[in-house]
Amino acid sequence: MEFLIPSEQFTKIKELELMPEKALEEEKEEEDGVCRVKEHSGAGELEAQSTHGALQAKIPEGEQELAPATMAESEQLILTLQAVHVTSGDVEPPQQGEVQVLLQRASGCLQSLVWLGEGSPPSLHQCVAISFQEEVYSMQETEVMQFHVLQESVTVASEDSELAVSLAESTELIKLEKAQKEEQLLAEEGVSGKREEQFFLVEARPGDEGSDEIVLTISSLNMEEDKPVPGQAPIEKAKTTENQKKTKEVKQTFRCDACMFTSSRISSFNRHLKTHTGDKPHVCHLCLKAFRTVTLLRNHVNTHTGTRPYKCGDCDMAFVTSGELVRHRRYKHTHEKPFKCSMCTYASVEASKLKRHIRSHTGERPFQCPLCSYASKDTYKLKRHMRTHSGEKPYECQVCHARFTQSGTMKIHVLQKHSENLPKYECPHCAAIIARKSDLRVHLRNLHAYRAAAMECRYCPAAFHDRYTLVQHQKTHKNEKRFKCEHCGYACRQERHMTVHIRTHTGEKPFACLSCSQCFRQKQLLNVHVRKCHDTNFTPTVHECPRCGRGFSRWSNLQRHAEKCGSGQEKPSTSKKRRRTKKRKPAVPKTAAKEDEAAAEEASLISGEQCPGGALPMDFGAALAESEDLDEGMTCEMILDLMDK
DNA sequence: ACGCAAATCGCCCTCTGCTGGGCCAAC
DNA sequence: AGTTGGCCCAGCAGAGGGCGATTTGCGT
Repeated sequence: MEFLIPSEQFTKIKELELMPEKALEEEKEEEDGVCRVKEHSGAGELEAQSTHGALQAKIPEGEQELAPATMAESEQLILTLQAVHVTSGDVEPPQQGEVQVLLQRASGCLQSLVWLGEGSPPSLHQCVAISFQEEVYSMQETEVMQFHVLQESVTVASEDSELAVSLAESTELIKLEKAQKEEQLLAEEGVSGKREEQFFLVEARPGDEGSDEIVLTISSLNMEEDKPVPGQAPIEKAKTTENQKKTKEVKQTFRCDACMFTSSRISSFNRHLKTHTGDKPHVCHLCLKAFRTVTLLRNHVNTHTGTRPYKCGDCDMAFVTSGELVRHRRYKHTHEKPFKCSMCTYASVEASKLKRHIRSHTGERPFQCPLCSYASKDTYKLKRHMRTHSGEKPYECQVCHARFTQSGTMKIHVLQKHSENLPKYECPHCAAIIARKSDLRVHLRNLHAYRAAAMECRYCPAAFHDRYTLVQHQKTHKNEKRFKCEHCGYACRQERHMTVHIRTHTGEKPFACLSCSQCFRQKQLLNVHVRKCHDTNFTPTVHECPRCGRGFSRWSNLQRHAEKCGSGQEKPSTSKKRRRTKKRKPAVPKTAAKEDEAAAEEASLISGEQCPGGALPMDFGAALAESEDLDEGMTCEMILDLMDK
């Protein structure tokens, strides 16, 4: 199918691997080096490697992307592009340095490919024509592909142009740069095809109206076999452009009907067929397990006998096959990692590991949980995940028999619960000791992480960008007498204390006695007054000097007397002579405690601690004068003592 | 067809990090 | 007594290492 759109220049895109949604038969044909797209069976994914070894992309089923591609504006210019996955719903205008391609399909066939690229280089045309093999893509109705222009002005090697000779005279084919590291390329592509590379071929030819037309063809190019292999019959011929020469070569391919396997050798093909028939004539005499080949049986028997002919020279390990030894040595000794990720610094010993790693870039999750929406990137994670549905807990602690879904969880459990040498993690900022590294991380995040919005101290205007410093700062306010009287040197911790204190300056006396209309600044003073003057049951406590027998109404007076008398009287915890006119409430945990606290706080208001000089303010009030026990010279302790009565 | 080596598949493992519930002490 | 926040803990997923077993390409 071709859509020819006039263009001044031609464009070519290298297509490294395509994975159609449906299994396609491999139909390789050669026509002047142009082959049909090779289709690979597998997990329905496409992973590709740019020719410059710098890019790769994948094409999941149903949302194909063009692989990192190379586009040439002319013979002397190749633009190296990176495919960017977009869905039809989130197409955005291309940015500078991006080229956007719209692919449309109708009736399963690719209908058009259009550059939408506003950000494309000025010399690029807005539209190109394309010729795809219809069965190559299983596309969405409309797909947009975006490419980052990563490289341009790459001069095409002169010898590459020879490849275009066999095309139509007006057709120009530019061979893309060969893969820099074929092994890596193959690993990332997941293909094993030797030198066969697949391209978007671009052909330019005179259009009907004098301007050039360009045609893109997804094709495979066999770089080794410039000449056809004699004696092989063609299976199918390439259909690239009608202007191409129809030089068809003969090449026989044996195709498996049961799977996608093909082989050019009958022997390989026959051997492959045995994988489907289940024909396993070679039986292990030790375990009766059957194998297809003698080699497989021999390797198997070696596992019984312990015969491992390939011994590692650097350790005690030995292996059945040489390949295993090579791999082992790479893992353990040489650390050679030939499979390198082109997107990051990751490198691996095995191609399959690189393939798995690439999924962390692409986000591909081929393994779908049948019971929930979870999908994993490899089979083991899915299997592990399935335990969350089955409830299986295969790992048991040998000490307490607790069971766990993962071995690592059990290991941590044993370490934390049954080990004496617990690892501890110390916070570098506050010396906190935390058992788990992950919890230390949480600690650091919660307490020591910098926060852009400064947090204000609740007591002062100070602000801090981390919670730890804030909390430490706020603790400094804990015993601080933050409330300072502006009329004298008095200071206190609570605002309500200051309120009462201020009355000593204003003369305000809001507490009036209902019996005699006498007013007081503090409720406690009113209570003392009421008990003393209006309560008929009131009996004052008498503190008696044990030496001379003299009685005192206040404990402090007795103390003062005792210093002179020399008795050294200690304050009794509960004076037997003390008589309470009112029993205290039992110590109810909350309310009583709070009332006591309130009383204590009010009392503390006039305690020596808060009253400068340890004495009450001079104008303590006439109420004191009215009382036999109260006077303006009373110390705080005296009043406390009085209140206790 | 055989045999070797490379490629590939598959499984299991460890390490790591995040999350949420329970517990507890401070507020 | 209720709230808040830190710590402990198990659950769970991401990423990667390692190796056994099988399949495939290809020389003989």
